[in-house]
Amino acid sequence: MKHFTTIKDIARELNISVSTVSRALRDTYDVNKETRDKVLAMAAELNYKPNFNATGLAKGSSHNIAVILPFITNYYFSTVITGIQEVAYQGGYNIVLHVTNDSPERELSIVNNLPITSLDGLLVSISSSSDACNHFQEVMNMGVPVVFFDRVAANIETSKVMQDDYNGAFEAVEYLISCGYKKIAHIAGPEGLTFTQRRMQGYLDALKKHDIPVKEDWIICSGFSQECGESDAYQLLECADVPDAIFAVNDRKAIGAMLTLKKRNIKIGKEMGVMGFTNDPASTIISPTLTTMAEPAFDIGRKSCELLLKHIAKSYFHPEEIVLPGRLIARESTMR
Amino acid sequence: MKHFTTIKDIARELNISVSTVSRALRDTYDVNKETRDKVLAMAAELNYKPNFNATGLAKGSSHNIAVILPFITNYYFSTVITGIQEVAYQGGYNIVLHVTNDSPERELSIVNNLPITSLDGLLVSISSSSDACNHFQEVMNMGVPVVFFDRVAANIETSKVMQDDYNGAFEAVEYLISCGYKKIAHIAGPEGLTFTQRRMQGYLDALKKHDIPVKEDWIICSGFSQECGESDAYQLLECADVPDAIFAVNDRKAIGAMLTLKKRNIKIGKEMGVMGFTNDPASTIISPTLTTMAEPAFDIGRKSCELLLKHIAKSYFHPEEIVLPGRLIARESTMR
DNA sequence: GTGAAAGCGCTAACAC
DNA sequence: GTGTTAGCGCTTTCAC
Repeated sequence: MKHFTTIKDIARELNISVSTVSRALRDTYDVNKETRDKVLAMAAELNYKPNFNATGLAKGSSHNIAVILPFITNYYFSTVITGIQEVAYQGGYNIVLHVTNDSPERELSIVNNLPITSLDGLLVSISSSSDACNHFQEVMNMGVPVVFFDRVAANIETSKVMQDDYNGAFEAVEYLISCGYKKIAHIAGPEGLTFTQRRMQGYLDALKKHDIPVKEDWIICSGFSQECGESDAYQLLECADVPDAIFAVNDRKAIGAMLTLKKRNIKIGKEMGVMGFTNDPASTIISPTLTTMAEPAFDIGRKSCELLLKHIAKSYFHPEEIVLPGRLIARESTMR
Repeated sequence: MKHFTTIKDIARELNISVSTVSRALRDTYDVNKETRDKVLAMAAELNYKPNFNATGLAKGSSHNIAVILPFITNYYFSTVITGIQEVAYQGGYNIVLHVTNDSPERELSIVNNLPITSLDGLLVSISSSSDACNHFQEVMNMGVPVVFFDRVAANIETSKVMQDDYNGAFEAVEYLISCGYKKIAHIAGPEGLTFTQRRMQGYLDALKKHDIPVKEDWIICSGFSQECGESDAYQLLECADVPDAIFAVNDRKAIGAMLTLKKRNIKIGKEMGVMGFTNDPASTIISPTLTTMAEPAFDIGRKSCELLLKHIAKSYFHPEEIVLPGRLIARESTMR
């Protein structure tokens, strides 16, 4: 069982050599049009499917790219993957998915056990606390290109694709200020992640520009989940001086915070402004709807895959860093 | 560049034959313990990584399984994938992701272009209107096992994993009845999809059991999106006799319907009950929170992957149909 | 217990 | 323009 048609079968059937078949199938070199047509016809008739293992082995390249990321069960990442898929599919590449659950150990184990020899490249978004990214450097040293997206490794020189975290945050905070909020807190992501730091910096610089002093108590670093947002908000409400607006590192935390505010019967918008980052569909489901900085998730997926394919195509491709702008979407959570 | 350590390198280094290295590495046949240890040590030292293309070619099996599904950008499917990943990862399998965007053409094209020769099996959830599932039958005929989950192909004999759509719907509708709702509408999914039909049947039978006559106007079939839920609800509100409860085929449609009701200032729960199916996280974000039949998405992923691995392991594995129960979660949208 | 050699399906010189 | 042949890295008889 499980015998597939091979080029040998086609060759035998047509009384020609395998190399001619191979050439005809790939439409390369000069093959007599007649011969090629015959081959193609026979291939179709026998329902020939190329064996990627064999091709990969012979050419030293599979058509697989690995995607390694923390989660897929959220809007942002699943949309990025869809974008990646789109480009990969066009280019005839398969994407092999690896989910780290945001665990550095798991990430390390995945990378170390990667079938690196049958992988043309890697697309990765690192897990929260994997400060040590040597494992990716090693992969690159072996000649397998890596492109980072969203959560990028700061000290590895390769192409990276991300949203404009700094300016997005800056703009977001300026918007809150323009709405009249004066005591703006920031519930941030885990420390150590580049994009988290950038959003933080955008927040800080926006305050600075408008001569608003920074209050340590109003900056809380924790996880990315909705639950973290809820508890961060509780913590803010405990402050001696309670803020009048919250800028969250992402929508899920913003939503968590809103849930807390609603429980405490604090009027969102009027008494306390809330601003997110992502444009998760949930931001239009919650009431009041959430003002947010929309991230170009789909394009980040597309772009990073396009870059990876370029790296794969030419080994000397010069690394590029692409920064995609966000888009502020004003909704009810910042209406006073 | 891009030379990886091969078993040949190890053999040369140790002055033994490649076959011995191969045997030692796989810990099979009788290999002298000493020899094996030496091989293992050398493999580690040279950072040896097996070449899956070569293994696959020689053994006639890769370690890849393809996952084909309509979308990944929603809670249900992304959770299923996470479950699949979990099991695949344990078993040393890679998952190759294919997204059909719920387009039958795309699905067909994906399946026809599948690197079937370097795939050990398929895990699939069919697209809405792919009534013709011959392409999957063909794959199976070629000796590649296929397991369906959630959206299963009715007329293909192989293992299938799904939630208990019929009883879930039945129970959901009985619950609505027990809450005192008497005029229960159903906003359903596209016709022709098995699980949609089953939920519909559960709805019909529950009404029947309680001697509630079925009203054609109160049953609307459309897409799965939130937008469809919104417009379905508008349509229901147009009915001469407006229903007092809506049972939606999934949470997204239920949420869409709620948005419509809110726009029309209809008190959800009190004036009109709403019940969903899935337990999407959004169901706790919306206000009032949404009563729903929780689906065991993660377990569906796990189970279907486990079954597929069994099919792969033995070609004569007898097909199993696994039906996982749901769990009713009562929330505010059904409180009168 | 280990080695030699053939072969998995395909590609790529190298001949002709 | 086409055929011959070696080889990609690994597994697996078949000897010894």
